[in-house]
Amino acid sequence: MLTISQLAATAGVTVRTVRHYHHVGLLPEPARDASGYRRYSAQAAVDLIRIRTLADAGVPLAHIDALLHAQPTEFASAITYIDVELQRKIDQLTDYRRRIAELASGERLVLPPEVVAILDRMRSLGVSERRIRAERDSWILMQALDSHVMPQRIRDKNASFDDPETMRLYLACDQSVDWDPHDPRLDRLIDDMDAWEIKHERDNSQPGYLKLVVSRISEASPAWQRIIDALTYRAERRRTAVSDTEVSTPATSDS
Amino acid sequence: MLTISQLAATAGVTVRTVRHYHHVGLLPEPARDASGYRRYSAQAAVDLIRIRTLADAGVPLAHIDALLHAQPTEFASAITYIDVELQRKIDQLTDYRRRIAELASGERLVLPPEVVAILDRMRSLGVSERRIRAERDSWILMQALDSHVMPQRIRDKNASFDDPETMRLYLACDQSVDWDPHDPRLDRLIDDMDAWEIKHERDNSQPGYLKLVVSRISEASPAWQRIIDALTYRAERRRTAVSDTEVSTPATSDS
DNA sequence: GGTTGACCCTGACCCTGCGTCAGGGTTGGA
DNA sequence: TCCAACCCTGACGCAGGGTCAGGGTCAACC
Repeated sequence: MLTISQLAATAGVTVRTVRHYHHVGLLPEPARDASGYRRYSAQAAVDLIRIRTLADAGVPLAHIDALLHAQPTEFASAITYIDVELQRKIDQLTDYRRRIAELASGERLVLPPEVVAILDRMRSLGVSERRIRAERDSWILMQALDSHVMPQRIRDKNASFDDPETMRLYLACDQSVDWDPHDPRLDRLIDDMDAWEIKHERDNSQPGYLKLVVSRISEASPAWQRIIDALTYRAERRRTAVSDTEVSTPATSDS
Repeated sequence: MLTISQLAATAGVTVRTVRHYHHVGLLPEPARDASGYRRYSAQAAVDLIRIRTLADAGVPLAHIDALLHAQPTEFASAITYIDVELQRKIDQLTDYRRRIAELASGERLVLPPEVVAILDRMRSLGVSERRIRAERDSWILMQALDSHVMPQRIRDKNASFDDPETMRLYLACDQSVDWDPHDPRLDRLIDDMDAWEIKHERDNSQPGYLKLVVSRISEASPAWQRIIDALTYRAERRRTAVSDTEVSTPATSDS
């Protein structure tokens, strides 16, 4: 006959675990000897090891008792289920290993690979990290709020990166963020961007595309604020001129 | 800006989980809007996903904060450690799958393969299940109490199964368990066993080997009780006779 | 402007599967 | 006789949330 610690050692568990199984009624309390110690038979070792085998496989203790007393058919199907679950866990852990390896680079976990590719492309084109982070954040918000527009946006973005003039302006904007608002280079940039807007007004559903590109963090940059103001003013002037000749609708002027 | 449920959905966790991470200080509390709702930035989504990536990999929440703010070198070595642990878990689960498959047959999990082979051999020789269970239990107790004698016992057991006469007596004993104590077949069996004992007295360290074989559950079987009594009596008589001629030591007689 | 259903808030208790501590009694070998 | 190594009961603690109670908000529709 075995003491509780001998039984526990045989099954590879702690004494506390054995007592816990008694407490929850999973393993029957054995007879006690004269001093009140529990004394176990060899059958108890068999039972305990069967219990541990199921518990190790992830079966909740509350289900094990019923399982061990089930009919062979039910038992077999339960075992099959447990095995499938184990395999699923193995696959999950394998996936977690992959994700852990990607932890070093921030966005790779959060965004789909196409967007990560766009961000990588921006990096290789020399776009500043600040701008890239802003871009990343806007993709994350887009994904959380209306993820269905993402495929179209991804196509648009790639298309604009394929156009050299768009790309040149994009990079110039990126670099201009810290310029003085009176920097003469800014005047040339505004002229070029306005020309771009005129050229693309037809095929772009919403006008002011380039304006949108820089608007998100414009409040932090006086130079960008000037770009937006200037482009808005010119676009308004153009629209007013067109309206005057067509339907005569006055437009609100914003300095 | 995201609400708590939008953030949670983005990271694939529950709202409760996000609040729990605030509670334990793992994710900083964001600013609230006018009605007291939490409002999250895209950066919060990045942070939360990085937290979940580590938590899914089994890192305790209490360690994650330090990990995310660690130096690149420490971070890298921690990641390596986590990855090793994950692989260890995968291997364990794979082993549990194997064990689960063996659950159907009781002793295979508990005893070393050599002993399982012995029990299988007994089964194929036609030994009763009752006797096999008794044998199994004695092996389990032996393993728990002095496992170092097992290799020798395994060799002994296999050797005795290789001897046809021993095997015949063993099987006869097994079958006699339910016989009437006055069954005439029992007399012949006792004669044969006594002859076996005499023949093996030299090379067997302790005498009464066959007696031991049946003694363990003898109290439950009148037939076996008779076998033991008879063999004991005859052995005593032999020992007394030898003693008388050699050193003249009287032996205690136990009827 | 009233209702409805989906969200949001805090605070509290509940769950599993044991670990661990307290405060004692027992056993077995030196 | 003493000591370490066991054994007993009972109780609280822990991670990582789930769930319920009891309320406030928001947005859309009628």
